[in-house]
Amino acid sequence: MAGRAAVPEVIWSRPERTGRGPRPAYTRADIAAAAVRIADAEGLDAVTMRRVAAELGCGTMSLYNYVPRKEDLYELMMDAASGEHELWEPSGDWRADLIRVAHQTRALMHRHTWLPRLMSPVYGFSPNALRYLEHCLACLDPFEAPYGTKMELIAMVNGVVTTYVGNEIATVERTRSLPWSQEQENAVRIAYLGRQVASGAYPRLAASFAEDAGPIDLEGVFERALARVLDGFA
Amino acid sequence: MAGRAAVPEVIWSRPERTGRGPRPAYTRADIAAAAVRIADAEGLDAVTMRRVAAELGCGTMSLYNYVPRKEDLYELMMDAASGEHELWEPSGDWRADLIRVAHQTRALMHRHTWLPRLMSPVYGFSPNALRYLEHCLACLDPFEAPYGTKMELIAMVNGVVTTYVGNEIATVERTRSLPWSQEQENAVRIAYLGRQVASGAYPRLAASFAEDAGPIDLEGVFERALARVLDGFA
DNA sequence: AGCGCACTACGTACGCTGTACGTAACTAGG
DNA sequence: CCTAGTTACGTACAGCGTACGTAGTGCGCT
Repeated sequence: MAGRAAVPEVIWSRPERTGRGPRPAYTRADIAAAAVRIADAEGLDAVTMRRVAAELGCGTMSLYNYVPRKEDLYELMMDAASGEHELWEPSGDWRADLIRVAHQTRALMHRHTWLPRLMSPVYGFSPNALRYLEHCLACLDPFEAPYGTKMELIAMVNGVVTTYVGNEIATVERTRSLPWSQEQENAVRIAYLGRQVASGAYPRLAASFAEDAGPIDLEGVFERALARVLDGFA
Repeated sequence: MAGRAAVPEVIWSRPERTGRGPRPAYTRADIAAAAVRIADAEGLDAVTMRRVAAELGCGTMSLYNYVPRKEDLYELMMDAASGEHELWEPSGDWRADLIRVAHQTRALMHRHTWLPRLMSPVYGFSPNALRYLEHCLACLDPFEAPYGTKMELIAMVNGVVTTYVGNEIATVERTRSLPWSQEQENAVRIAYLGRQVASGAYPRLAASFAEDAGPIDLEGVFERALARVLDGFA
């Protein structure tokens, strides 16, 4: 009887090492790093139990000693990513600090493009996630409001950043493993969209397309969205 | 040579029926309805090609005549859901209209809890999605701004609604197919979180927990988030 | 009218996934 | 020292998306 748990477990609540038995060959950090390396290089879908085990150099099922379910592997990845947040001494200007946080998160997501897809409140309890949250709260010390409001503000900023960067990435990333290029896909979609719009059924949409346009400034869109969210709280 | 496409295709750009050959047994609407029925009743993960085919009463591979890839099945589902949006004559008060849109979207997502998970700009080109977008633009006719700004506003509102309702649902939905209950899972997580917070490493987080709390008013959180976003644009 | 071809239908099969289970080796605590 | 709890990992299974081949069907063209 190997005693596999029939009760929910947060991976962080079980000790990494109990003392009994042979010394484990890898640490959680090793495993997280391997998974992150794969996801960065080959996309999130390449992160399989077999692939991660191979990357570590052990048998597939050995991984299950460290990580009871695949979801927990994701949790390790998210924690490792959270750990990359640089934390600083708050400046006293909470608005500026929060903008800095958002930009850092955006950069982090561009470095690890699988992050938006995994982002979920479920992973908000890992050690590094808590540290990050505490840091956000520290930045908000000068913001006079109950903690409930501060939490709502942080959630809103994180949500908007995730949504926007997720969209930035999705349109680029989607065709990674497909047999055609990004440009081909876009061309087909735009051609179709043009046909629909030209049908006259969507006059305002047509007007919107006619309006200049020019290349979309992703950075600008992000910046404006962020500013509006912060304005909404002031 | 069955001529399977080696070039990207939006499913909407190929005709539902060409005229040649036997009359297809099902319409796209039939297929979408079957998939939606399954997803509503058993969750999105139960929507497999085999399961949908069985629901329709045909062989698995027959489905591929209608839907070249599983992703296109999702696209049909999203379009069917978009079609449930009720469209009305804009009132002239764009803020009120947008709030009404947001509430309707929220209700839609609570009716089809798989919606937030599938929400992606990729599915923004379906007929019903375009109709919905046109309606949002119509609501914004009284809002004096270039179309680019209107689009950013709509994207922001949709993004916030998706994020918030997604979170509302995720915490409830996650344990659907797990061997333990929602309450058990929450208890374990909260116990763990309490232990972490009590360690003293996260003073502000601890203060936040201490601060009254009371049961969280999800409706209120949603309402406030929405109001703040709209304020940010005014 | 009738030929031919594009289309529908669908069974079989392949490679991949997460992971349950059993076994052998190992080591710290009583 | 013994033994119970670990680690390590090979094998196996159910389920996934879907490539491919074949048989049957009926529209469009000659």
